[in-house]
Amino acid sequence: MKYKAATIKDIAQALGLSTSTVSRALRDSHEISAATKQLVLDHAAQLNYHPNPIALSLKEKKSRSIGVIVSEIANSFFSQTINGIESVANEKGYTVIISQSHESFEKEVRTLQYLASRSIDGLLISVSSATKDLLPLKALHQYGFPIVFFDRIVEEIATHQVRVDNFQGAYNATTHLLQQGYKRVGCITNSAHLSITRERVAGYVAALDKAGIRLPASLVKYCFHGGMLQEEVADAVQELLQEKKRPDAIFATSDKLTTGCMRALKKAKMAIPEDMGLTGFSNSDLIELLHAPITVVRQPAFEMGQVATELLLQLIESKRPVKDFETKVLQTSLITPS
Amino acid sequence: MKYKAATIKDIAQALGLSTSTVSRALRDSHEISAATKQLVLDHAAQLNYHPNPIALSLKEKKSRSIGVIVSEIANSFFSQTINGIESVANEKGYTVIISQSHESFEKEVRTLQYLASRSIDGLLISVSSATKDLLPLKALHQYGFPIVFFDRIVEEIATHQVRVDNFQGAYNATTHLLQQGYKRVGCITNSAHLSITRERVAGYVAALDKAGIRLPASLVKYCFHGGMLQEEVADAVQELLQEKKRPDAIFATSDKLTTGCMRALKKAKMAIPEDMGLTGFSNSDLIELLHAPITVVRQPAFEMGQVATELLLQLIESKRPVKDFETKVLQTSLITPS
DNA sequence: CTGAAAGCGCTAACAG
DNA sequence: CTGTTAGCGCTTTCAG
Repeated sequence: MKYKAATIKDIAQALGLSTSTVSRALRDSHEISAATKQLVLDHAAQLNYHPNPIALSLKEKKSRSIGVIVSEIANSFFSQTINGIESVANEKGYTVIISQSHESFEKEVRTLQYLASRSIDGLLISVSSATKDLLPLKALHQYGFPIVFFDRIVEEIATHQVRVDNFQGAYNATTHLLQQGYKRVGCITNSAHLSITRERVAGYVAALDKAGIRLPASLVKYCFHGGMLQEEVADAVQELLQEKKRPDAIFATSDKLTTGCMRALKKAKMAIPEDMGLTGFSNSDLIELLHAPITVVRQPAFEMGQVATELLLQLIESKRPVKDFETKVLQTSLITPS
Repeated sequence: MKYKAATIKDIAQALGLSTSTVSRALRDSHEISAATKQLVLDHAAQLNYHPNPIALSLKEKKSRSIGVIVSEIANSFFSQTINGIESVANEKGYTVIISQSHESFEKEVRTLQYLASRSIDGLLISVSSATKDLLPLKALHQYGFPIVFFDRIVEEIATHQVRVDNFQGAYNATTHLLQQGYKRVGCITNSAHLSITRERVAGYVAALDKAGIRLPASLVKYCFHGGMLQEEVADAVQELLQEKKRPDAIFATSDKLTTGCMRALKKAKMAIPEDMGLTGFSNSDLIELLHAPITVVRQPAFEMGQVATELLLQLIESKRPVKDFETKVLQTSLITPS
């Protein structure tokens, strides 16, 4: 399949001008006569001329595109974040290239490598739950490549970060369960080395502490694949149910985990909230339609995407190396069923 | 922010070779001595050399990237389709650039224009519910630009298409409601000029016919924004409820509409399935967790993405203009709550 | 006001 | 086996 798009050369030849004159006329340079400009513009329109962005990129050494790596776009939180990213990026004339790690470290590295090969100007990333080796990311960063972390942060790499107040969100959710009268709140959470896991578990523990409740560490179950595999969540729930002193409620720290718990509890014929309390992080818009309308911690996902993108573009367009990095912390909200 | 990536020139200079020799060595050409190859390869690795894809694109006149336009990635059906697209595209070395029309014609045209400006090699599109003017798409197509339609087809444009058997899916869903004992099945559907709307409504009508049921056309309500605005769906449901002879069940023709109906019915305090039956198209994985576990028509979204991408790449990589276009029709399945 | 020439990074004839 | 040259589409000095 072949089709030939019009180039500056085509216009130049048709009009008996030089390519430089045409180029200047198109960019409305002051050193071109009004007559010539009009001539060029008319002919360009007629040929449906559009500058070749690839040629531009090669010349300018930037592609005006940014990469985004998330674990899964089929996740309300991330798809909402991407909407925020897109809104800012497009407005500033940038294309967004989305990639999914599917919580796989290998896939993440592969994507990273592809993107790193100079076809994008910067990267927004929420690392996968399987990310253990930071070398690939660090290499990119030391290289001077603009990176902004959002949601799942890598603290070891000094750059802008955007996240929510995970500690507070978890604290509120746990406290909410305690206020409902639950005494033994278990926790089902993500891979242990994720920043969000550490922060949310800390918030959960703090809320218990504050209420004067001491629980064994075994009530916190870690899901290495972040709930990508329902089996993993089901196992975690089963383990909780088999504790000597079984918990009476569960706090789940992510979207997939929250719905995963619900699924597992349903299968185990445990009614929510009677047999087991449940609350968790979730940005799904279907929450209010679930069979057990649970309370959830909602993140300002769209805004998060916007803020992260603004920071990234700022990094990309900065003339001199940026030294002062910002950490933006947004607030979560606790949504109770109406 | 600046960082300089290694180029072939850098390697050439460091090794006292010409750029062409280096280029050939890197591509493992047979006309280069083993010694030189090794030298070049080693140095390239040391410099962390990666070919500049932009320069390659300029040369080869193709970017090895494809564009995808859907209404919303925050829609289970589309995010699953995109996973399918990605799996095939990445395997073949293509990058996927995703854009959302948000069911807006203007946004769709803007995106189309951007993509059309030669930075992608082909396009996969499910048109927005607001698409009325086909000119922009037609122009692209006549230009010889590879396009494959999936889900929401534009029949006027002759190219490959991938869709499900919408008629049969709708027929099955409606029949299911009738078998449950419902007599007056209303229908809430998308914008009237979408292919999926026509086909699904036809299936719905056929099922009623087959059962010997005649219902007024007013029982079919069209949502121009495809359920992007909950208000629109709520209005449609209200209108159905205010019909002289109110329907006893609703068939909704898309993901957003199905959950939208559920939301509206809940607000109207109508219980499903007692006060009102409900079934519809949906690929959400949360269906089984909803307060009323409804029966849904599920599409093989992942497979659809795969098939569409294979067809597109075939179109892109074909040497001669393709004349014979295929229409792949996949089957839906009716999922009943367990 | 306009043109010629160089160069962004890479490949591919065409010469040695 | 290796180097020279030209060119992909565009911008930008540098000369008229």
